[in-house]
Amino acid sequence: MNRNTVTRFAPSPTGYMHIGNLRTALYAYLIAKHDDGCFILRIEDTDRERLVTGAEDVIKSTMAQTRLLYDEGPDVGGEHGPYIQSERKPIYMEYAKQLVESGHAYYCFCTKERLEQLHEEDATGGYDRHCRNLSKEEVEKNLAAGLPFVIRQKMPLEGRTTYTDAVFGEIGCDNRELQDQILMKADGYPTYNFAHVVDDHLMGVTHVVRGSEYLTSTPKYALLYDTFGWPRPVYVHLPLLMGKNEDGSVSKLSKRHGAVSFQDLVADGYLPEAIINYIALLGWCPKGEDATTEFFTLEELKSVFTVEAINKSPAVFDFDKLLWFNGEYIKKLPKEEYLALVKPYATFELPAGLDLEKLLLLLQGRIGKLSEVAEKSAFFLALPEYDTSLFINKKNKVTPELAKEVLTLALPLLEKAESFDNDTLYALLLKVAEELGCKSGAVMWCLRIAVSGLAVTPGGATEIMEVIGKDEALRRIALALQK
RNA sequence: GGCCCGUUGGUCAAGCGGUUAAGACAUCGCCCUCUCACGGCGAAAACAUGGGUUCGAUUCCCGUACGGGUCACCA
Repeated sequence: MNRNTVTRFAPSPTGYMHIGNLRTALYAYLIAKHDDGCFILRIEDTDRERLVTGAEDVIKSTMAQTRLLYDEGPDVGGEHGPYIQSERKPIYMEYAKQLVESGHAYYCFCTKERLEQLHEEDATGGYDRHCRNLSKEEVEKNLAAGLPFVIRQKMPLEGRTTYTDAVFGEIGCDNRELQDQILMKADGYPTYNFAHVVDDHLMGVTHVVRGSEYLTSTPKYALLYDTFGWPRPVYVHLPLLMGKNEDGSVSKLSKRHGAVSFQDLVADGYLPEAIINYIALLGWCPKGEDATTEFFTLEELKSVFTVEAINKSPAVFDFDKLLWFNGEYIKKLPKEEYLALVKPYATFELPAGLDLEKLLLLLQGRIGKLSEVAEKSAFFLALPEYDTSLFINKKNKVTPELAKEVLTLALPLLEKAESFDNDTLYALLLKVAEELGCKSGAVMWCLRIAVSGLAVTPGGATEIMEVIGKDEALRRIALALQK
């Protein structure tokens, strides 16, 4: 590990990990680790009114589950701590005062009421810089009187500020568009605008990786670096993640698009590895020959990921594709691991004679997410109501009449079956087909309908019978004969 | 509204002046199969638009349209 490339993930503790945030964390991690650099976790909790208890744990556990391991952070320490902004409180005021002294910032005593009134008069005007030129005496007097204050950045009134973003290229804005933004709030805490700049510098962050919603406010931050005389970091702004609305339009991915937090997804039976793999591809694509490759482990991503290959345009989050990815990951899981993961989702009541593990294994190649085992196994637990018309299958030339014949013949044979495993049953039923002179598919079709009551099932007739066991299988076939 | 950004099939996307414009998901068809799934084969489906620049534009420049972001004592 070196400090030539240092990135950080700096979430505010909101109580859940939005999938867009997770992708930002992933990219920041990959950019650092591609160069064997340093990845930092920093908690930005300067908004004291929005504190959510336990939120920090959600962040930490998400990082642990996704293996986005940080080299420095609240619980692992590091030379640049503390890594929680509220614990760094004194630092910010110190730097803010330094800016006041150098003439790049000023005390502002305007009340919120005044600001609101200003906004009412002209909604697009912003702050009128009322306190920008208060005399030193006036400031001293107000301070001595204990008036509440904020500290604002003194923006240049003319000219233009530009910076080069690693993804979007040169971004600039006219200085007169810039507000004298608040650096220190009245409660003594810094704003994001100020705190992140101070921290990134102090922590040696070389690449600032964040969503593109910050694209247009970055000139203000660049200016802050300049006035402190600090070298500006490399800015890497990421394209937004969008969600598809019901009417077909798209907008920034949010809760109304469904389960969009990492925890929601995991609870629904998505594997962290699959989620990471999928979101890595949202806004980034490997270059050259790797462009057609879609499966990547975290380790592989570390080596192939480059900033140059990050896209500019927003990406729509596609639940269908995530589901497909997840299904592929589930399929590749070793049996034991799969069973351990899926068992918590098999919350249903288990009838006697039913082998849960066999059932779950049968489902392994046929589910997109773990939670699907419940719905897909319902018919194993209880035979659904069905109509004899289900027996009709034109491809195998099956009619309800033929079904009756097949079942009548099969029942006694099955009763005498010595073991009830897939191979034995299959061989047994082939005899029935032979005797009746029909295709094996026809026989299997009849049996499968009889034991499942469904046209589409995970597994064939004999596989199902093995799972539900001899007694239940015979019972269901006898039931079918009564129809 | 001002400023900023984006625009290749329904979605993710490759492409980086000359291509039959890849691939994946989803959709549809066929094959395999004890149904479904898996797997295999195949189909349909795209360069927003108008001007330039150029021998030649999906690719470069400008305008337009559409979409998005941002203008907080939130991050």
